[in-house]
Amino acid sequence: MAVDPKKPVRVRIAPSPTGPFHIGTARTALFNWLFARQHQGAFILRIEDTDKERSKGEHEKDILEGLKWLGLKWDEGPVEEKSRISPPKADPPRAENPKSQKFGPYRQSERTDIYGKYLEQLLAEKKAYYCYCTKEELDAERTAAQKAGLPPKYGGRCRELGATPAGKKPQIIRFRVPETKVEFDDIIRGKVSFDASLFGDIVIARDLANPLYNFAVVVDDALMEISHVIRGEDHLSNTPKQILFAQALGFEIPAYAHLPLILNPDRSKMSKRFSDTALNDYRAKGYLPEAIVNFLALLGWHPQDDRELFTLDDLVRAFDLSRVQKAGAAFNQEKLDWLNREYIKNKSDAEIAAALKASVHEAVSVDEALLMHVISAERSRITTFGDFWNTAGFFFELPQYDKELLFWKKENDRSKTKNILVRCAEIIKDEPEFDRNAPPKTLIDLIEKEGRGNVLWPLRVALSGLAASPDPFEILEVIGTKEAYARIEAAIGKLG
RNA sequence: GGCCCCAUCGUCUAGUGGCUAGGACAGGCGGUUCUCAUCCGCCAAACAGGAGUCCGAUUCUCCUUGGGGCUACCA
Repeated sequence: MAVDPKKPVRVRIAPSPTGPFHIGTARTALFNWLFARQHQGAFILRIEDTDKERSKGEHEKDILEGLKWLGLKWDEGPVEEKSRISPPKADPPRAENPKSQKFGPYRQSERTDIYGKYLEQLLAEKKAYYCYCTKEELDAERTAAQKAGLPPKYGGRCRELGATPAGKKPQIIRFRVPETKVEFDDIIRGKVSFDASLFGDIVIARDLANPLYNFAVVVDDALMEISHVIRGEDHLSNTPKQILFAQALGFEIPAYAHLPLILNPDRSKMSKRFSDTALNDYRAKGYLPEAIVNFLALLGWHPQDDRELFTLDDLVRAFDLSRVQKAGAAFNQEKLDWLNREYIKNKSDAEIAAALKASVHEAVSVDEALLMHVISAERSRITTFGDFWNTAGFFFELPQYDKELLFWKKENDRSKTKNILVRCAEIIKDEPEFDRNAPPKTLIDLIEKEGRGNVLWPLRVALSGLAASPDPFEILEVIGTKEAYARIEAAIGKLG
């Protein structure tokens, strides 16, 4: 029903490069991409950079990289020439996998001629007109209307002007809004209707070369033959305006689906005040793209059964746009963390090592073999790759700790603990290496004689410096008996 | 203020005109364990309120309340 079998499915993600790639935009991209894949359609990336002041090349780059990182490739676009990369700094040549992205994005800034043409058409047909009112005049009008409790719409002073009034300059181009109701069928929300007479004549461009968002979108969606506009709910009230423009231009109206917004814990629109909003922040912290994808998919959508874990391929099979929730969804960091742990579980140690190294900004030189051992010891404790270095750092360097930590129970006094550690040191000293599955008999005897906690606790603390860590045998095996001996000696030293 | 959208455990959500309203995360308790994590078992936790329709509403309708979005020469 949502899909006309005769019409190819073509969807787009249309981010504006005025800030870092937003996690909400990433979700919109995901849903679009899934919908395209399900219907053998095309997923298009269009950079909406009509706002020249606020659009930045670095943000565009961030968007492109974010999409690639998530595995959401777009299907068409201009073929990028090398010279197009705006900063002259040449990209480091790297072996690109042949399946990698070969298209650049469409950019609205490169399509101004096209918009100008349609602007002229509307002007010629008297469906749009030049407005000579200054910003100051309009501001005054708006505040007055608002004060009177009326919709803050443009009064239409320049609407019927034949020629340029003497001494005035055209300020903007307005669309002549007809007095009608605009109704459309939203795939997620059902029938939605607006009263266009409340809009006033909408500004569609500063001049022929500078169209505004609402207008450029309509032209692009029509020219790119977008079949389904899937976007955030914040665009719901733009939709009737865009439908009006499309009708005036004789364009076909696409199907619409407005996704619920991602919310802060206080249920306002997600913002930096409560959590990181940039996709890149999560990438930098060491979240896996598959965890992010899975998490985002579950924010506003859910299958009919109780499954929670989905790969991108699973999602292509299971996702259903019409099952998307209407209500906004609060961003839930704990669930993301859980998902990330789940995906880490499925990774091999080698994969974790690779991700770990990638998550570190500065070059960290660690012993490769040691790192692999540490990963196998710590992998069940890691939530993100970023926090690996905090929880597992003690393997590489013993942290400072208080000597009180060495006492298992309060009644275990200094001499008893010290005595046990001295015995441990003696046992370790002559062992060339330690196999946790075959510990020295002398150590087993000691544990049996003194009690597990009495030996294992101080030993573990001596080795890790922490109240919580992997067990001492495991640490012993990873760091080796030589380092272990030194650490136990240090603990004995602390006890005086 | 105006317009529009929304409403099931704390959170993400499943679900039905009649169910002990299900799952997951988080939380609590217990087991395993020297500690933490993992793992296993258990527990607690929701249909916003009021009318109406109906033999019967969490489910359908309306109202209220609450929340959100938009209200730019931003997107």
